[in-house]
Amino acid sequence: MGIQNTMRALSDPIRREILNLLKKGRMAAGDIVDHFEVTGASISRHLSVLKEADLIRDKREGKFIYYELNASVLEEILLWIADLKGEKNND
Amino acid sequence: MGIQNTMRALSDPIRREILNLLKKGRMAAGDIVDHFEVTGASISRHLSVLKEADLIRDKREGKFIYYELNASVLEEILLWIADLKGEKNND
DNA sequence: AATATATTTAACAATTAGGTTAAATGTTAA
DNA sequence: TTAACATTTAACCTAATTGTTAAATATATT
Repeated sequence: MGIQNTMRALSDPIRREILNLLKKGRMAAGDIVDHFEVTGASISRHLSVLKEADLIRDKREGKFIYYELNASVLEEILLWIADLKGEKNND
Repeated sequence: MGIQNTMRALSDPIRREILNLLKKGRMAAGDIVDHFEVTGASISRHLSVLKEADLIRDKREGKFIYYELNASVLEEILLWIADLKGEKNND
């Protein structure tokens, strides 16, 4: 969904921490909430920002909604940074 | 300065575009301003955010203040992303 | 069907961010 | 020293972000 969405999603420390949690595998929303000191509603909106950026995917299973990391989106950022660092004075 | 400052600095499209301009070499503030449609004051604040994040450095030369890219800070982000993508299910 | 559980959505308040214009600062040149 | 130029800082406004509580939705259980 574009680098803007991705960067914006990554600009919040709670959202970055959520991604870190999901590194180890998928988690239900409630378990994610337990790792933070803000309300479930607040985390829920952070999750929706991450989802909009396609950094996570969700899947309902019964009462629970599981979230999992989709790190592939970060490729675009890696490219952007590589380009920036890459060729200096090359025009 | 921390990953938070860096991510926050990168989350704005104008600031990312400024970094792109500086990729080719250093530029005076006024020349940077000319590339955008917002006021000089606005760009000046963007520059200060980038400077706080240590993504750029400035040097006054007479009337002009030249800005140059400091891409080394991006290393931290590369590491963060690598870590996120890296080892899945490794605990 | 009623209740309990998991999660999201809505409505609102507080804070932060980004833009503008006007004033201030630093430097050069007349 | 005054004027002109380059840039930043201050004051202000509006919009976006983040958090809260309360209500809504979806599912499971009794």
